[in-house]
Amino acid sequence: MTKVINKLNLKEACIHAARAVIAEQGVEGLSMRDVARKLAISHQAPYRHFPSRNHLLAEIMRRCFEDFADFLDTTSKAQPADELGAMSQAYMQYADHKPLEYRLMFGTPWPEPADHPDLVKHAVHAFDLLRNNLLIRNAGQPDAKKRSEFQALFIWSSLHGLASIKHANVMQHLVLSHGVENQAQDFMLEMIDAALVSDRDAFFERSNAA
Amino acid sequence: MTKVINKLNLKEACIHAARAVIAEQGVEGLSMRDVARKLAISHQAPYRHFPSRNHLLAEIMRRCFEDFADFLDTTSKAQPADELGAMSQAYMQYADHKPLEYRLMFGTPWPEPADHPDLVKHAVHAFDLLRNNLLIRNAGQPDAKKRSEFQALFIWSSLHGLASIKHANVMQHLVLSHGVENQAQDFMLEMIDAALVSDRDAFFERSNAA
DNA sequence: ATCAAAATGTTTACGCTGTCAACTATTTTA
DNA sequence: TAAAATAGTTGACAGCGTAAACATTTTGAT
Repeated sequence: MTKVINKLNLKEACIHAARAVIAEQGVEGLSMRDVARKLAISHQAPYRHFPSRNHLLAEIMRRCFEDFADFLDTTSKAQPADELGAMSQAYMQYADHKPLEYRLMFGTPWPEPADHPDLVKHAVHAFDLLRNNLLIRNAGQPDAKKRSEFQALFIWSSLHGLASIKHANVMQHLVLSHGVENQAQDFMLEMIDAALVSDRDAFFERSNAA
Repeated sequence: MTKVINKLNLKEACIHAARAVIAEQGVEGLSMRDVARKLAISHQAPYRHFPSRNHLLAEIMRRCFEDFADFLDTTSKAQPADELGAMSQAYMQYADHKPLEYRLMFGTPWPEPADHPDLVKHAVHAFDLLRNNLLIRNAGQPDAKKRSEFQALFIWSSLHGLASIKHANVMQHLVLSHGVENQAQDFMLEMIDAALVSDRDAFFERSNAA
């Protein structure tokens, strides 16, 4: 089965094999030679399709962002009553269910962006889903664009912060009260909501003055 | 000068040299052999003081957490009127001014916690500063302990999320409106405040019922 | 159909890494 | 002072990314 993929399209096979290695050993454990071994080809063959390990990694990351954005988009659109809340939940759900992919996108040192413009493009697109959602929500308000960007950064920061703390498995060392670890996410989402509905007009006026 | 440190205490010298390498090449670029070269000793000498590269790294991380907690503590206590706000600002300030240390603590895959209990202890202590601060603030409220933990996780997540987004240098690709990147942190701190003063009693009641 | 060019894959080689093992020199202790 | 612990050196090994040279296969133009 792997052989079929192999012969037909070694590039795809490399990506497939690389993701398998990442699943087994983590990103740090991924080596080009692992990929080659897994496909029973010479250790240099992958270099015909990826100029470097970083390029292979960047392509995988790019696809992750594609999947991720798709998931955010379809999940939120399926809940028209509260698209924004649904998107936040989808964000955390993705981080939970696809920890390797999430870690790859947001927890791995990025390769030089200039060398991987497509990666950047797809990552920005994921952010734009959030930004655009807020833009609609803020329609009619003064400085709708700015508001949306501030809010998007706030939401993204909060969600990413919690996801990354979860992934670090550090909560278990904090000796938290019963239920706190499990309910932290729900609390977070409520806090984000509460912050969003609060009146920040004064801030935006000050911001424009600056 | 390095030589003096060297002869007197090679262990300290290794840590010193390792931090220099990290400053030059990043954590990923740190090698035991770099450390040895920098001190003009054999490539195995550092192993007399650190069982492995991870142990050296863990010791550096531990000290970073120590510094970090100290900074949070003294900075916040210097502003008795708003200890919590001061601590949040101190958090972001530390992330800004000591990006390498921050990255080391929060952006690097941690070594196996079981092998480095002291690292965990110091990291938890930093979190406890935040938790205790909130505990005082919540004194008198029902479920003060739980409230404080939920809130501490929320604040930590938000701050860490923003800090980590800043460190990823990704904002420059988002084509944000003028001023947004620079003011994102102030906005964030306002949002955290707004969320904290919001009434979440219903949540805590539900939490206890669960 | 032929033949040059491009693509794909292999082999070999280099310098780098972490770390194990054996050896030596120094310092501490009994 | 002899023995033991400590500190440092040298050499080796397997693994890594990847450059270079080579062989083969596929493709495109005549």
